Amino acid sequence: MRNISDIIEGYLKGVIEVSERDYIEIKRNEVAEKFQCVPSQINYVINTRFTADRGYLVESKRGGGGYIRIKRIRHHTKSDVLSDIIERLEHGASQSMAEDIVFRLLNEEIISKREAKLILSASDRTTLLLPLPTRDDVRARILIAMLFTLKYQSSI
Amino acid sequence: MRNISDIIEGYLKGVIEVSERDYIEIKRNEVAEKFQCVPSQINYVINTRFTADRGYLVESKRGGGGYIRIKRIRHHTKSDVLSDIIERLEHGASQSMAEDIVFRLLNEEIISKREAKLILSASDRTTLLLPLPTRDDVRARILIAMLFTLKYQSSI
DNA sequence: ATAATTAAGTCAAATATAGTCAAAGTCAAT
DNA sequence: ATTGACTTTGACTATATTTGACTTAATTAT
Repeated sequence: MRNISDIIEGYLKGVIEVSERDYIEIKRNEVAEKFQCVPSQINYVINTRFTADRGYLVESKRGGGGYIRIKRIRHHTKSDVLSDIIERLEHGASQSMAEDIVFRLLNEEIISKREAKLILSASDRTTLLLPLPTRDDVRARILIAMLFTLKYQSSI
Repeated sequence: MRNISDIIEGYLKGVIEVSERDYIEIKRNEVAEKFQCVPSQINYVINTRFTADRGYLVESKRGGGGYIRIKRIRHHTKSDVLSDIIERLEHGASQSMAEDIVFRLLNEEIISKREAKLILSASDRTTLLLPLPTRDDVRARILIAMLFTLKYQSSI
């Protein structure tokens, strides 16, 4: 039996998928009602699953006519996706950030499953085995170096 | 009368056997309950019987809706070459060692050119930016981790 | 303007899982 | 009887999810 957060995540992604535009607007209370949960659960889902690292941008408005808008960040080229990620890596990278990023790259078909596994294994905390905050800095440099390689790859 | 660990091992393998997919998801507490043992016994069974060396890959999630997922993996055909290299990496790796290894893997067609570049960029001294001898240890661990994932490729 | 109403946001406690580690127990081979 | 490998157990830790009380912001009504 799956948890409700995963179900709501799947639902929202499905709605984005079939949407004409690349964003959707939801009413927090309606979604909470639909899934029989408290409204703040929707915030939880958004904060843990629709992050910038995973390629989403969220905006909202309170009060009458309020909404939560979830936008899938679309770049024109793969190179742009990589630049975007590299930029956000400049200030260190936790393991979960690395995981989100790799999963996103896989999703956008910028890397293969094998490459995803290579990157994840290289940036795993049990691999680096360094004390914080050094570990997060080294991880960030490793990720940046690899993504740079992907970005400026001479075509074979 | 066999011990409980062997019985649980047999049970889990049976479940994998009859499963449609090549992986299963269990709830640690449920299995512990079924066999009347403490939950950590399940970890013991998994750590001793469902290791990568025996051809399994285990993932898990804590919290509500948590699970333990056990997957079957298959060995890469070039597994022996990789084992060989991994063994020789146990005592640290200089950058030139890393380069030699990557070229050998490329030559033996175990990795692609793109993968070669990824591995080299991750293990470069300007990426790691750590003082010796830490740097060579971290490089070795990174290489080992990456080669390990190549060796045990999930069949999914 | 001000108050009332309608939304969304925050945060921490409660709950639900799984992981770690070391002490204690078991058993077969000296 | 002793040793050593393997197993069992449970206290403690780590992490993810769920829930709800309280806060903040925007709009609407007076």
